[in-house]
Amino acid sequence: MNFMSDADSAGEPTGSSTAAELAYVEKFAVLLEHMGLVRMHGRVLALLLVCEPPEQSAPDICAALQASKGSINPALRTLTAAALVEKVAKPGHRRDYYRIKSDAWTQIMRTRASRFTPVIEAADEGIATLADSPPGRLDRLREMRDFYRWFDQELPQLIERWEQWQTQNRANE
Amino acid sequence: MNFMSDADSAGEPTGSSTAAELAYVEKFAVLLEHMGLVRMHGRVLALLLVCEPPEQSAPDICAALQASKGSINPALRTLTAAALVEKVAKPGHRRDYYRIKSDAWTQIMRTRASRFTPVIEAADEGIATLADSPPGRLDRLREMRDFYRWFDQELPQLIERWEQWQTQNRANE
DNA sequence: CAGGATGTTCAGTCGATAATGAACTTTATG
DNA sequence: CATAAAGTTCATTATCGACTGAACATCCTG
Repeated sequence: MNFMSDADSAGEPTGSSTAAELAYVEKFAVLLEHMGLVRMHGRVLALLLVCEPPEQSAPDICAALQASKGSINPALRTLTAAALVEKVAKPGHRRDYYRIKSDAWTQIMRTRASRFTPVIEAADEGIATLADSPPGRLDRLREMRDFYRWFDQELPQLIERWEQWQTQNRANE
Repeated sequence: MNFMSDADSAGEPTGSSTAAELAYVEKFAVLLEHMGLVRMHGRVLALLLVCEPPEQSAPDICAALQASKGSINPALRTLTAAALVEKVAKPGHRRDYYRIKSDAWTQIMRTRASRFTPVIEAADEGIATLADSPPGRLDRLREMRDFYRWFDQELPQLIERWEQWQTQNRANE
């Protein structure tokens, strides 16, 4: 609650803490944008990462980010569809609340990896088409395909290793 | 040589093979664009992936992609700086030739991983700033930071494993 | 040394994309 | 049942970045 500008006071936010936090959210959003998320998705995710409490309603987010419903709503829809954010119901109050999922970051990684699949397929196609070409030409395609194929296979195992290590450590806590 | 339109013949390319190959390059370029490369970089890299011979001059590439020098030149500069493409000298003919590097794909992976470093740093900063906050709030930041920190550490080892496996298999060939 | 081709740089144009804000639908609550 | 808040959708606007094409610099070749 303390995040939003319910107090429509000055142009400059009143609480110093709030101002600093918003600047931090903005900074983080830029980093997420550089990681491939679209701008508004980065902003929302950054906010949900540091907000208190963790659950925020769409109007809350609109107010905090000073953005319109028309931009927040599709962003929340996409983030939810991508399994980075989840809808949670709160007993008493408004309708929909959103919260960042704890496995959002591994999920982003998995999604990024899935982008390689079409590349592998396209390479296979090219290799088939150019079957009767100079060997060097095919080698370039094969080299690429083999790497991504291998990576596509290894990454899930890597993430799984993280999750196991993670749960073990949480148990020790 | 067979790729470029030295013969400024018809609007539709003459050789059916060439037309198909250019279409393939364009398709591949889209995939690379989806993987995060800017459009023209994707096009150039896709061309260099399948062209014959592997070395192409800047004018060759301009002709093949039907793009201007002003766009190809910076693209080649960036791709070279990113170590995805290398300049090679050819004894007799023109000045600069470009060739895709064999480790381009692992290099892309490494570069992408390096984008996580600022995120880790920003998370550290946030954790320090919010030191006296509800524990759940810090947990969200810590969870993310720990994952990326761990991933940043594991990825180079993963790639190294690939390179070893690669060279071993090449020896067996 | 001169001509021509290659490489480099940059301002202007164009297209794409995301955010807005209003119109509309749905759902709680008094 | 009525009212108001929340959610959804969409046409319009604004902003950003890439591509062009021309002007300039540099380097081979005859």
